[in-house]
Amino acid sequence: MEYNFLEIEKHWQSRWSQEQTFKVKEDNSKPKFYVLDMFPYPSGAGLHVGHPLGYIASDIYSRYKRLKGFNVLHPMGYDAFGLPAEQYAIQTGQHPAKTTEKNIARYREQLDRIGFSYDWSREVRTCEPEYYKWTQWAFLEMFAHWYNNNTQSAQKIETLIKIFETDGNKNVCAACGDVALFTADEWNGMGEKEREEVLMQYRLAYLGETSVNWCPALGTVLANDEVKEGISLRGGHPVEQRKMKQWQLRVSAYAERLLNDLDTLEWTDSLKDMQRNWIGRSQGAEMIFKVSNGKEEFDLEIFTTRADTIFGATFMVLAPESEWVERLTTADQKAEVDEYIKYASRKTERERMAETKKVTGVFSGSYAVNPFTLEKIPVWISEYVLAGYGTGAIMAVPAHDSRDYFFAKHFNLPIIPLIEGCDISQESFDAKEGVMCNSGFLNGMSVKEAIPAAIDEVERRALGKRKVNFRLRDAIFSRQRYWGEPFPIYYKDDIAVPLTYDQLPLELPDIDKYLPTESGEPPLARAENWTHNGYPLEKSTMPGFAGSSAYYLRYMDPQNSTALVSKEANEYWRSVDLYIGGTEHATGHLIYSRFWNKFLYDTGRVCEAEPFRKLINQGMIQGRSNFVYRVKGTNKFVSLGLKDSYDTTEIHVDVNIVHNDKLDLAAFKVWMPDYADAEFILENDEYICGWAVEKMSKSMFNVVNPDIICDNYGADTLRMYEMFLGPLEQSKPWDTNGIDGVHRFLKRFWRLFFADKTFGVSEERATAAELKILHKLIKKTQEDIENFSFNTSVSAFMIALNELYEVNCNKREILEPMVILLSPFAPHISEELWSRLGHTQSVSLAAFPEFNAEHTIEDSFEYPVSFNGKLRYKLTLSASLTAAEIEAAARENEQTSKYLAGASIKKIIVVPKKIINIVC
RNA sequence: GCUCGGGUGGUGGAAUAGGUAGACACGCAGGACUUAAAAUCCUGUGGGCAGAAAUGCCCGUACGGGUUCGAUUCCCGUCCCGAGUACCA
Repeated sequence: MEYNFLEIEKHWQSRWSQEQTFKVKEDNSKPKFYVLDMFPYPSGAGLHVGHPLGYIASDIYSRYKRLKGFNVLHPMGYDAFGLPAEQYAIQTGQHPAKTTEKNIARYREQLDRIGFSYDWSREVRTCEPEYYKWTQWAFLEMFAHWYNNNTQSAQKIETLIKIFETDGNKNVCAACGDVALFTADEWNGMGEKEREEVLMQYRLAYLGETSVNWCPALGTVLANDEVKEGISLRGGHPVEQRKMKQWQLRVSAYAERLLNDLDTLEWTDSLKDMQRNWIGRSQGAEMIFKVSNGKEEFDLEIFTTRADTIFGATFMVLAPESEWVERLTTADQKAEVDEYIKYASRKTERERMAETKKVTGVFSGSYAVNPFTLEKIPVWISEYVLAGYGTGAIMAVPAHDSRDYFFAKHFNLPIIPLIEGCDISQESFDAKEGVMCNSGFLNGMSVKEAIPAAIDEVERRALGKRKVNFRLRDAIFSRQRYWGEPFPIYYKDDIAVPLTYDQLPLELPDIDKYLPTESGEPPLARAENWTHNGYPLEKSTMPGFAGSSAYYLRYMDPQNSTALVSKEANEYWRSVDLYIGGTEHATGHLIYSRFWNKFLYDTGRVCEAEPFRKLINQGMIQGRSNFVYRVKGTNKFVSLGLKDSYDTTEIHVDVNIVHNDKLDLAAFKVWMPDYADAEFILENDEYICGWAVEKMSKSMFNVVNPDIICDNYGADTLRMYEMFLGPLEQSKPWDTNGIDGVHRFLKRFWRLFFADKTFGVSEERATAAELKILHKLIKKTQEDIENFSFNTSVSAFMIALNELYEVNCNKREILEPMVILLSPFAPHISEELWSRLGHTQSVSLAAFPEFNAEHTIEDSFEYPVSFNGKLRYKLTLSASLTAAEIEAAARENEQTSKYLAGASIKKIIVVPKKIINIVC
C-alpha cells in the first residue's frame, strides 16, 4: 500500500473545510491561546516557498496547543490596501479592488494546499468597508483625544476645553505642538477657527506642517520606515524633503511607555534593541544661551547630553531650516546665508547621505555668550544640525564631539580640550571618561560626576533644566494615493470637521484614473462629488500601516457591527500570545500597532497594554539559483566541473528543471526556444549546474512555488522539510537537495503500519526498550516545540523511526501516540493513519500523550573514564556512585588499571551521566 | 561609525548553567534485490599517521592568547560575514 499523499491530503482538507474543524468560539471552560501570523499583502506573484515558513511554524504550535487542551484562536486575513495594486491600476486601468480580489483567491488556494488550521470564518481584509470602518473610527477617536503627560494617558478633548475655559493652558502638561500661553479669558475670547487651531496642536491625530519624505515618482509622501537610504522601499525611486501640511499621529506622546513596556515582552533582545534605538531616548539638559544680532537680544535654547563640556563650547550651530536663522542673520551676512539655505534645501536626502563627510556651513553674523566662560562665541548655520531633533540648535564642543571637531577644523574655530591628558591633535575625544580640566568648578571631577554636577549648576542659575529627548517622531498619516482608507474628515471654512460615527464607513469612491490630477492633487480629487453636505472631503488616504495596526483585535470579533471588538470577546482573547512574522516590521508595524493598542487601552476599549506578548521572527528564505555555462559564441553548454577549460558565460537556469544540481536536459531544451538544439559537454553522463544564493526573484529563475512541492512530495513533506531546513529564526537559502530525506521519512513511517502489505498494527504489549523509544521522543518533541526548535524535533522523529525499525516494532501501544505526536507537523498523514487505526474522532481531539520519565531513566550507564582529561576507556557503572566505588572499579578493570598502577589519585570528578575524570 | 547577531565536515545543520564534537539529513562510495531502471534495504564517510585486521595514536569548532583536570561553549585581543541604524548633539 503506497503512501498516496495527493489523495490523502485532498481528502482531509475537504473534510476539515466541510466540518469547519478549526472554527473556534469563546469558551470559558478552556484556557485560551492566540496564535497569529503577520497577515500577507496579496501580491500578484502569489506565494513562493519562503512565505509559508512562519505560517507552518505557527500552525505547528497551534495544533500542539490544541492537543494540550487549549482553545486556540488562529486566524488569517489580508493586508489588502497597498501600492502595487495601485501601480498596476495606473498601468492597466483595472480597479485595484478587482486585482486584489483575484490575488486573494490565488493566495487562499495556495494556503489551503498546505493544510493550515486557520479559522477562516474570522478572515479580515483591510480594504473592505466593514473592516476599514474601524480604522476610520480609531482615527476619529485619536482626533478626539489629547495626551495628558501628568496622568500619562490619553483623555477626551472636552476635558481639555474645560481646563482652557477656567484656567487657560498654563497648567496643562500635554504632548503637543508649539502653543503660546493663553489665559482663560483669552481662550473664551477666541473665535471658532482660532480655538480649533489651538486644539489641533493637542489632538493625537492632528493636521500639521512638517518636512516630509516626498517621492515625486510615486506622487506621494512616505513614512521614515518606507524609505531606505533616500530611496523608496517600494519601487526604488529617489525621495526628497518637502514641507507639507499632513495628518499625523502623535506617536511621540507614547515614547516613554513604548520604551518601558518593552521590558514586559517576550521578544528577542535584538528586536527590542531595534525598537529602543528607534525610540532613541536620551537624557540631558535644555540650556539657554543669550544671543545678539547686534540690534536685538534673544534667548536661544539648545539641547545637550554633555552639559559637562560647557566650558569648551566655542561656537553654536543652527539647522538651516531653523526659525532662528532669519532672526540671527545680520545684514552683511544675509546674501551668503541665503545662498547656503538655498543650497541646503535643494539637496535630496540621498545627496546628503552621500556627502556625509563633507563639511559645509556659513556664519550668521550673530554672537552668543557662553554663560559659564562669558566668552563671545559665533553662531553658525550648518546642515549637520537637524531641525527635527532637540531644538534645532546646538552648542558646539569641538574637543569632544567629532562632528563639531570637523566643523571647527574646517572653519578654523577654537578647540579647547576639557579632559586631562586627552589627545585632540587628530580627532576629538568623544568617550565619556577621564578627569575634567579647563572647566572651572568642574575641574578634577570625573566625566560621570561632572555631567550631573553641571546640570545642577545650570538649574541653580536658571540657565536651563533637565530634559529627556526622543528620536521617535510623530507618524505622518496622509498619503496622496487612491488605494487606501479615506479620511472621515471634511473641511468647513478651512476647519477640519470629523464625520460622526454613524456616518462611517466613508467609502472609497470610484474614479476613472488612479493618477494624481494635473494640478498635483491626490487621485481622490478626480472623484465626482467628493464632498459632505457640500463641503470638500479630505483627499488624502491613510497609509499602509493604518489597516494593520489593529487587525489582531478585529479577529477576536470580526463580524461585530457596533464595535471594533466587544468587551466580552476582548476580555476572553485579551492579546496575542504568539506572534510570528518577519523582522522587517520592527520599526514600522510593530511600533504603530503598540501605539494604537496603548491608545485604545487608555480609552478603555482593550484590556491589555501590549498587543503581542511573545514574538518570533522567522528568517527569510533566500533563493538558490542555478547556472549553466555556455561556451562563448556557440550553443554548447559545459558542465560545472569542466567549465574551466572553456571560455564560458554564466547563465541563470530555472531551478525547477534542476534536481540536486543536475540539469534535466530535455526540460532545458523545452524551457527556452533558443536552447532547443543545445549541445552539452557532460561529466559522468550528467550536466552539473553551478549555484549561488541570491534573493528569490523571477529574473533569477529561482522562485519555487509551494504548489510544485505539494504536487511532487505532498504538503506534509513541505511542512516538515521547511522546518528541517534549520533554525526558524535563521535566514537560509531554499535548497531542495535535502527534501528526499524528509519524504523518505514519511514513506517509512507510513510503511510501519503495513506489516504484511495490508494495514495493521500489532496489539502486543510493548517492551521496556520500545517504551523508551517512545518516551524519549515525547520528551524531546515537547521541549522542542516549546522552544520553537522545530528542526531538531523533526530529527527526533527520524531517530525514533530508525530505532523502531531496528527492533522491528509496529505495536499499537507505540505507534498510536507517535501518530498524535507527529500530527502538528504532518497533519494529513496523521489524520489518515488515525482513522485507519479505528478512531472516528480526528487526531486533534485526542489528548497529547504525556511524557513518562520512568521509561527514560536508565539504571546503569557506560561511563567514559578519562585520566587527567585524556579519554581512556569506558566502564559500565550504576547510576549513583561514590568516588571510592569508581576507583575500585577502575583498578579492577583490565584496561584502566595500568593507568592507575602506582599513581596517587588527587581527585575524582564525576559529571552525572556524562564522564568521569580521574586526576592523578 | 555605532548597536546586535554569527563563523563547526563536501552541504544543511546537531551538541553550550564547560564534560565522549560532528546527532539527524543530504551528497558521495561500495554492496544486496532486479533482465534493467525506479523504489527499497545494508555498510562506510572530518583530516592525518601506524596496522592484514580488530584497533591505536595525533590534529581538528575563523585566528592568537587566557582561566580550567577538561573550552565549540567562559574571558581578552584580531580577522571575516550578516542584520539594524545613520550627522539624534
